[in-house]
Amino acid sequence: MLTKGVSLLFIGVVIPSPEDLAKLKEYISRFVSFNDEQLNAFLQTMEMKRVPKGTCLMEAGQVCDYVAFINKGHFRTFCIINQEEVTYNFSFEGNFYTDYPSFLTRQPSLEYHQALVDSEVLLVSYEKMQRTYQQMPVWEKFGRLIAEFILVRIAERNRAMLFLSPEEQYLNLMKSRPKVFEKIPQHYIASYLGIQPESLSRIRKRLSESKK
Amino acid sequence: MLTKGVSLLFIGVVIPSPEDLAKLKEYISRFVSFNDEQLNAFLQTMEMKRVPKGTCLMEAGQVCDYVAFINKGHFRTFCIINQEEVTYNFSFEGNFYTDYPSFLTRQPSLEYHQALVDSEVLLVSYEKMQRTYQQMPVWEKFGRLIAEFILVRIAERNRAMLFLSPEEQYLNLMKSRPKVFEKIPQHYIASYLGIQPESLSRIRKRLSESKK
DNA sequence: CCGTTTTCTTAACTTAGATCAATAAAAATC
DNA sequence: GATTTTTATTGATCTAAGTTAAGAAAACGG
Repeated sequence: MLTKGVSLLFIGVVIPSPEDLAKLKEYISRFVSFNDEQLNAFLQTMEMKRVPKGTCLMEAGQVCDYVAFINKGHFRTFCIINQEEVTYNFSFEGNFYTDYPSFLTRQPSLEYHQALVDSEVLLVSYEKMQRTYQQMPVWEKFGRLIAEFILVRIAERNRAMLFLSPEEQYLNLMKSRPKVFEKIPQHYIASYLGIQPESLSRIRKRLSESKK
Repeated sequence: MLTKGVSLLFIGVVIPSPEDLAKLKEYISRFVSFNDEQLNAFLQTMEMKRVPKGTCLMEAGQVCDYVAFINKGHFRTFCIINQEEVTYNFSFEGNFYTDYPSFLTRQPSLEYHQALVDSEVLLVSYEKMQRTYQQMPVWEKFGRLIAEFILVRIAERNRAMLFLSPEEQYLNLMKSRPKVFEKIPQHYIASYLGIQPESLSRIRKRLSESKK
């Protein structure tokens, strides 16, 4: 067995060690119960990859061919609309992420997945994921539960965008995802809220004045 | 076996006949292959219900306990925000719908599901759905595929709201869901786009003038 | 530690949509 | 088919966010 950190190729893919898989194991166990055999069948499909700060794990135009589990670091998902970057989401350590629409439909992605700090991810390819679904019912169930879990989160975002003003969304975000404010530059947050950095600045000013 | 249209109770629940299940069968077959035994195990869990125009299949405050397949008619999903109805979605004949967040998390729903014309739905309860998942792997897979399918649609809506102006969203909607414009009053569409009816009226005027 | 780059704030002005009010058009009801 | 109700349009005014531009603050890199 290879030891942690040994690079298979020059592109940063390594075989994960048991410690590398601990967080993922914990995450999965929140959704399904599994035995060692089942777990290993899934985990052995995974590759580990380092993603240096500022680089993209994926770029628009390609079909998103993996689901990533973030072992370390955090990411920003953005699209380019009229030559402007629009930040679509943030993803933190200990969570799965992918461009689900592209991954599922096999259509080219519109997204860029950019590491905001030096990061490390565990990757499963589409093909391996499908095979895993077929081989063991427990992973099929896991697939359903994950899809449902993410669906609920996206639906909540959806509602927030339709029902709340940018100011309300900002307050909402502070409550529901305080991590975002610890680690993410403010102009990305503005973009995530669908407004310009100047507007977020004004909203913050308005709020701090009304608090007095 | 009961014949079509026989009411079990006075609340409009009837046992569906084979013809009633034809559309649903066709819908399911787009996602998974199944044999008669598997199909019947699922279909026998379903109840049919008439929903008169203007009435709600569900109201906010209760946990959404069913998935509905619309056999006839169409629905509007709305929430009440600051004493105002905000239309969140439309659902048409031949599709599934539910308040997925409430159905999955077992938390009270925020939504109203209102029939816009006299309608007819096939219902599966949460409990029966979970049992069906456990009993036959094919339905577990179906559950995953449906969740993924809906997830992709919600994600697309999400992007539209973040990336497009109301005007662009309006044009988008005309292309992607022309049915909406055949059957839905304009002020509901405005609400769905996150704007006031007056604003949609102005957008339409602007567009018709720029076409000349 | 200093200079550069990135990020954030503020100001002046523009614009799209909100709000309020009135009316017109269409649909439903009797 | 006349009346009521619902739905759609238009105008005047207001407001929050966009845009452009400039400067301050913070983070970064050598």
